Amino acid sequence: MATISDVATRAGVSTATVSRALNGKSTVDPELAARVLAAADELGYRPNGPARNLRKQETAVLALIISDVENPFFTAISRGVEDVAHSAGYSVVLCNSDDEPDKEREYIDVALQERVAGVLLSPAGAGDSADLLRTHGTPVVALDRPLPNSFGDTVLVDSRDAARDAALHLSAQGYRDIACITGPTGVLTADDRLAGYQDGLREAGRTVSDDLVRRCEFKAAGAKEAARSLLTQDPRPEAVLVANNAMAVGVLETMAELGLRAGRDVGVVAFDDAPWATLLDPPLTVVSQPAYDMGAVGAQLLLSRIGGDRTDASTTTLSAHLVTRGSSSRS
Amino acid sequence: MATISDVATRAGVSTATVSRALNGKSTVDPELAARVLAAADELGYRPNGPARNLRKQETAVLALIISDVENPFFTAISRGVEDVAHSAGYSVVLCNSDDEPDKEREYIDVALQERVAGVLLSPAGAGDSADLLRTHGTPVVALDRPLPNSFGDTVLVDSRDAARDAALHLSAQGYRDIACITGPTGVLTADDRLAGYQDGLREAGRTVSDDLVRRCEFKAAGAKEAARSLLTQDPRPEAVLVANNAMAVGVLETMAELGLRAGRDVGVVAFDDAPWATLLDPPLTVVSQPAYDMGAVGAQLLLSRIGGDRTDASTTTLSAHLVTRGSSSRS
DNA sequence: GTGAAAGCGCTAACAG
DNA sequence: CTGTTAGCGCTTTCAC
Repeated sequence: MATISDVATRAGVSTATVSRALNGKSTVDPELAARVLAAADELGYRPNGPARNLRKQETAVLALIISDVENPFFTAISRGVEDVAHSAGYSVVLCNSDDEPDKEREYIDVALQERVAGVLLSPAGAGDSADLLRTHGTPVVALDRPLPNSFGDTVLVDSRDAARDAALHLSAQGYRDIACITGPTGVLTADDRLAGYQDGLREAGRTVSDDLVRRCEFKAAGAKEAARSLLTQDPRPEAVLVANNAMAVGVLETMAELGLRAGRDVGVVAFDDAPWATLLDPPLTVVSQPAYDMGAVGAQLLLSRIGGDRTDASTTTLSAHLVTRGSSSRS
Repeated sequence: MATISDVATRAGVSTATVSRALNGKSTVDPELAARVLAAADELGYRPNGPARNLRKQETAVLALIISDVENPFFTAISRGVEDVAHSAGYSVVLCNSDDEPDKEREYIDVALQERVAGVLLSPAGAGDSADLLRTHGTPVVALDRPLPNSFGDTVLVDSRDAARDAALHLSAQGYRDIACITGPTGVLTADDRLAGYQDGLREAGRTVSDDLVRRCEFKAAGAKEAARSLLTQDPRPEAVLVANNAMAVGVLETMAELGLRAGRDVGVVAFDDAPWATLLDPPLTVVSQPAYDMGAVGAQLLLSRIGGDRTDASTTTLSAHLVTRGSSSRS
């Protein structure tokens, strides 16, 4: 593959001139520049990225560490990140931590080694893997969940308020004994949604009971079980707030198996909107989260840090909103 | 950040020894090796990726260029790729081409520049962007759609057979005037699915008519329109084969608007299974594609090419299978 | 088994 | 405005 000196030779100039011409730095005689461009073109020359990165001591690469690309919520985040990164000339390496601290740590290691310009991280748990980044001075933005000992910027969604709204809504629709299926203890979004749910119940003057709460992984399988244990109780809860999209699938499966209809038999509200939510009968009431925006804002913040902005660590909280549909109404 | 010579100094050895010790190449005196390891650890040393890549003239990075991570089909592919790549010590940079040849080309340029070890590409169209890769000798694997002038390995799904099966199935269920909504002309999977649909109709002894075919982008919006134009005809088609998941959402939306029930009023089969397909009433009959496997197999092939296997370009065809559910049955 | 030294391809002083 | 030169951090001959 052609190198810069091949181009230099062919254009009859020095490598420095080629570099300048190609990078548009300082000024180069138009005629020489043209010769350089021509030579580069003829040779199919492409600057060697690693060499340039080594020399400049920086790369135009961001790492995005999320739990799972197959989760539509993270998928939307990653699209937001990619769009912003790409238009700023950055590439994105995608890492699936599966919410395993070890995997997360491993990826952070790789990111450090490759000297990525910055990292967008949706932290798996209470691990300290992000400390590595701090000690190495790599800019970080936390997405969806804050970093344990917070440094760097954070972009969150106001889950708690949204969950509260959802609980109030269910209550206002006349459902009593409202249950909640949320994620594992220690995962902030899971805890927040639970807290919001409790806020809402209290505000509505309803009793708050742990018997109506289930926790499991943020996946369909666990939620399916949880829903079964919840909905086969006597008396059966009248409604349920589900903490994410994948879980909602599990809950709705259980309901179908038990012959329970959303809305009429059990009021349902789930976090995360999806294209198919309106196709259900009745359509699913959801808490819509601004996932794409979260990615885009996060990438923006990261890029400005990389650009050298030395402001204090910020926390941006985006708000989610309730989208009312048939599954949360008896009629 | 600590460099290799910092480690060397601290361990009282040469940089060569550090390199050897850390990479387990040739043999190093155990005692020295231990000193090196200790020194590296104390310094929090991490080899500089770009420097190593430059020196070795190779990187442990793969590029994955797909049309859109937000499409669950590609999402599954990307997960397959990532899992395989990661366990082989490779990272993956993710690129969304949005099926725009220009964007695809741009990403290929970046890949070349960064000297990625190989590229997994789901080609946007008839563009020649992949020629760049060939001339530069970068290994490529085509995913889901073949490269225009085929070189490198290809992993496909047998869409045509699957579409044929789907059409036969609809016919066997007693639907006449079976329609098809597929993707843009020139996109092989779109054309294949149409051809398979036609195969099936012929085989079932039904007439094949262009009036029952609609083409649009592989997205919900276009399919929604297309379905409307199809289902407001008189006489109305009795069934429809939909060429992907996103489109199915559009079609089902239109059906809901028109008060048409899947199965009873219009038989529906769509490509791509989804967790929510069973939640619909009636559940959606689908052609399930092995997307994850496609990614995994593709990554495997690419890695073995990178490893130096010089076999001829291969084509692997995975098969899709029909999953029969309520939307393709009148009862 | 270990060290010295060259050099991967590029950019950025520094002279001219 | 252009060329010479040094050197980014690493691996890899080549001697010893």
